Amino acid sequence: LKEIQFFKNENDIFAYIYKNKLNFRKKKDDIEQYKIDVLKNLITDYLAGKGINLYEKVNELSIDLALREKFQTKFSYDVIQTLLQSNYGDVTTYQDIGTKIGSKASRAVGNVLKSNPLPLIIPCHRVIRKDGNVGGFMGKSNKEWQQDFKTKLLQIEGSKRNF
DNA sequence: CTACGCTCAGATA
DNA sequence: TATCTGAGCGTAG
Repeated sequence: LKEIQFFKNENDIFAYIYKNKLNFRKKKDDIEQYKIDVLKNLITDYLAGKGINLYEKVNELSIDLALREKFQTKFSYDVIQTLLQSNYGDVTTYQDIGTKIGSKASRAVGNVLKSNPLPLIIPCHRVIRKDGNVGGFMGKSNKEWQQDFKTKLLQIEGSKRNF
């Protein structure tokens, strides 16, 4: 699985398809297609608040995330591994993640998460600022929309804090 | 080497 | 409380 993307509206979807020259006609074998269909349903269920642990499910489906290729430095790989150990509904902070891997670089942790190509599966929405603000999500443009999205994800998971 | 960021803690009003 | 400021440090270029 290469990446998961979210868009603000249809125009953004078309722009993305055009920009990356995506081709949906590429033929997939039955197993691949089956996994995609299942994952699609899982994500739908997840967004409906059914308590799905997506990372766990992806492993069960033997979908290869190629994390070593996506996160090549030790620091970024450690950040992701730490994050993947968090449970559904957990909330942690950038500083916590840093501390766990022996670094004070809370801001650098955010930099790694910014480039997360697998939101939802790699639950970067569970990482917020220590002062209680949600912090950023998926890059800097469309900031309000993305922060709203992050907040909604936390609400979907039923996080204990108020957002 | 430089610039930048999904940060943090401390200071100030 | 709200805003500002410098420290901090891994990454991309």
